[in-house]
This record gives sequence, structure tokens and C-alpha cells, in this order.
Amino acid sequence: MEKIVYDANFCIMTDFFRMTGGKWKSVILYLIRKDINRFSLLMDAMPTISKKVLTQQLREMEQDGLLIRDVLVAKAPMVVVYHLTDKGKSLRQLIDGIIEWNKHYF
Amino acid sequence: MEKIVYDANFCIMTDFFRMTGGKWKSVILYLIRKDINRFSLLMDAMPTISKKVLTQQLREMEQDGLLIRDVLVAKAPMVVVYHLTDKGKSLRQLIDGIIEWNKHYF
DNA sequence: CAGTATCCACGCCGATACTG
DNA sequence: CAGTATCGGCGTGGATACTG
Repeated sequence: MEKIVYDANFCIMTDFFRMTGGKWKSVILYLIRKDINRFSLLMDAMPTISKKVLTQQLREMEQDGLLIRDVLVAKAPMVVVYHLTDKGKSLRQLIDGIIEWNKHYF
Repeated sequence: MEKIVYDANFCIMTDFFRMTGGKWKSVILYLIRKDINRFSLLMDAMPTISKKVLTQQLREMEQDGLLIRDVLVAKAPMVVVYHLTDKGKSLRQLIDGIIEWNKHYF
């Protein structure tokens, strides 16, 4: 009979929530998948997000290997395109699962 | 051609993250499912959580219909038992999906 | 266009002491 | 045993002005 001792800091779920949780990441994931893949397009689609926060979220998601930041033109006016990695795309099934669950239990 | 405008405050994912996210809720869900269903047993299993936070999380999860708080003895020394609702149990498949995803993409 | 730089509010989470 | 009450740190998210 072993004792179960749990620390949330070492929970596998913590990684998932860090990568997809927060206020905006699941929305960003959804939008980029819909080819809303430019900084200004994302700003237009999320009228209540700030530039700082959008930049932050995109950078973190890049770090987590969910998306790639593609700089097409490096001088002003810059052109940057975002697209999902396979890892980022693979989240869709999980998100769809969550949506289905929501439909069923509400 | 319609314009897509998104506000995280009305996102279906926000509900899911509120119900299962945060630092402890997925752990609590897991533990109660393992019949670690008393306040003090949960405290023992999560040595780094505080009483206030555990109480908070349990109350929120009760509000969200994920678990039921069963007061067996209302006078000190009290006896309270927690158990999952069907809605709470149903989260297991989603959590398992997340764990599988994690195994595959790490 | 796609960001930085600052400053700031709020809420999550935690430590500790006390209680029916 | 199963909580409340109180105080406080810290991180997330936001408003606004500025820039290569």
C-alpha cells in the first residue's frame, strides 16, 4: 500500500494548461488554423486583446513548439506570417473533444 | 464573407479551463476518483496546498457540478465526504486524451 | 506592419492563526 | 475534522505611448 503524494508543479496537466490555457491561447490556435495568420489580422479578430499580450502569447506558443513565426520582410513595413506546427495542429482533436464534452454536459 | 471576431470572455474553452485548470483542480479530480475523498486525505496527498486554497477549489468545483460535498456529521469532529458527479467523472476521457497527447508530442 | 517599453490593476495562490 | 479569517506576494493580463 503506497502513499499517493501529488504536487501540481510536476503534473502532466500543468504543461497542457500552460500551453493552451490562459485567456487567449486556444482562441489564437483556432484563428491561425483558419488562416488568420498575421499580427494585424489576429488583432482585428480579437478586439479586446492588447498588442503586448498578443506578442507574449505568440512567443510562448512558439517556445512550446505549437507555431512558427515566419518573418518574410524584416524591414518596416514588416511582414510576418504565423503557422501551426504538427504539434499545434494536433491539439485540434483535444479541443474538439472539449467542445463535444461541453455540448453534452451543459 | 463574414468577419470573425473573437472575445475570450465568451469562449467555450474558457469554461473548460475555469472548471479544470488552475494549479490544483485536475489533481483533485484525479485523487477523488481514487477514493481520496476526505478533506484531510486530500491535504495529505497534496502536501504543498493550503487549507484555504483546497476549500476554494472544492467549492468552485461543487458550483460547477463536478463534485458533491456530502456532510455526514455536521458537528465537530465533522465528517465530510466528496464524490464526483457524472459530469466530473466524464472529464476523465478528456484528461486521458491530454495525457496521451503529451506522451506523443514530448 | 509588427512590434517594445512602461506602468498598473486584479485575482490566484499561499502562510499562518483561529474555530464549531 | 474540516474548515474561516486575515494578510500579502507575485504573475497574468491590460492601457497607452513610442519605434525600426
